[in-house]
Amino acid sequence: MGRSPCCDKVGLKKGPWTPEEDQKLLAYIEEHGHGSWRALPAKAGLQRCGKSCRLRWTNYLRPDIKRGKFSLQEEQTIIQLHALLGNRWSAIATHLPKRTDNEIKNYWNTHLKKRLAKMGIDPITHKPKSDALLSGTDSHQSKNAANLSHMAQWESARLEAEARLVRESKLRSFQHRLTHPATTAFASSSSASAAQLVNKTAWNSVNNGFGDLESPKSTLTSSENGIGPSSMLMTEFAGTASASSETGIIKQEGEQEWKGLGGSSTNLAMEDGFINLLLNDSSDPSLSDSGKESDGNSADNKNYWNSILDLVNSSPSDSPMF
DNA sequence: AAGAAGGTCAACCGCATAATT
DNA sequence: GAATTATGCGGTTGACCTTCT
Repeated sequence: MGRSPCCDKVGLKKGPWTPEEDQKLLAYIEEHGHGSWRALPAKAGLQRCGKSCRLRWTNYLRPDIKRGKFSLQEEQTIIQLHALLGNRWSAIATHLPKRTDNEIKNYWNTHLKKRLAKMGIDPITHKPKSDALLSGTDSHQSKNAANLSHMAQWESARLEAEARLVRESKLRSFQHRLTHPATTAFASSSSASAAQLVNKTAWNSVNNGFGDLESPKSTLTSSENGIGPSSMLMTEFAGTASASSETGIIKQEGEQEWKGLGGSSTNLAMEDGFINLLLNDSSDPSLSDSGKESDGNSADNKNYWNSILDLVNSSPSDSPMF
C-alpha cells in the first residue's frame, strides 16, 4: 500500500510551531475550513506537511479544546474507559469533552499509570499486581476474567461501528460550525441518534457479557431487547464539564476542584479522592469491600460496567468530537 | 547557585485502514 | 479487484521545565 510522502518532502519545516504559523493556519481554516490537509499548507502559505498542520489544529488550535488540569471525574473516566478499551485513546477521548486523544494519552502515561502502579494496581490489566501471583484458584476471579475478555471482544466490534459514526458526525459538525460559527452546536440530531444506536448496541453487548455469554451475532440481531440501565452509581460526569460547556466558558476546573480538597494537604487529599473513586467504583473485590461474597462481586461487576455505560450514554452527544 | 535527575507535553514517525482512481 | 492516496491513530522522542541535591 502506498504511503503519504508529504512528510518526506525536502524543505518542509519541523519542530515547534511559531505564533505566526499558528496564525496562518488558524486564519486559513477559519475562512476556508481545512478541506484537504495535504493541500492546505500550500494554500495557507505554510512550510509544513499536511499531517503536521492537522495535528497542530486538532491538538492545539481547535477552538473547542479545554486545557489545564484534569478533574477527578475526568480521571475516573479515563481509568474506567482504559480498563475497558485499553490504549484506544481516540475512543476514550470521544467520552471526554474538549480533551484530545494526545492529551489523554500523555496524562495517562505521565500521571495515572504511575499512580495506579504506585497503588499496586497493574495499569494494563487494572487488577492488583498481587493477583498475578495468585494461582487463580478463585473461581469467580477467573469467571470475571472470562467476562472481561468477552467484553473486550464486544467492545472492539462496537468501536468499529462507533468510529465510523464519529467520523461522519465530526465531518458534519465541523461543516456546521463553519457555516454557523456563532452557534457552535456540539450535538447534532444525527450524532445524537448515532450515539443512541451505538449505546444500545453497547448495552446489549455488556448485558450479554454478564449473562450467559451468548455469541456476538445473537446479541447484535436482538438489538431491541436491551435498554441501558440508568445506573446512578457513578459520580455525575455531566457535572462541571458540561455545565461549563453550556455557557461556552472553558474554565480550568481541575485546579478549582483540587483546591476544594483542601489547602496544604492537597496532595494527600488528591490521593484520597483518587483512591476513593477507585474503591467506590471498581469491580475488583480487592479494591472494594474485602468481605464481599462472590454474588456481591458479580453485582459489583455489573455496576462497574453499568457505570461505564452510563458514561458512554451521557457524554458523546455533548462531545465536541461529534 | 549550579548541575543532575526526573517530569511534562508538543510534535514526529510509522503503521493501519478508509477512500479514491 | 488492485493500486494509489489521504487520513487517523498510537507509540515514541526530545526539548523544555521543575525539583532535588
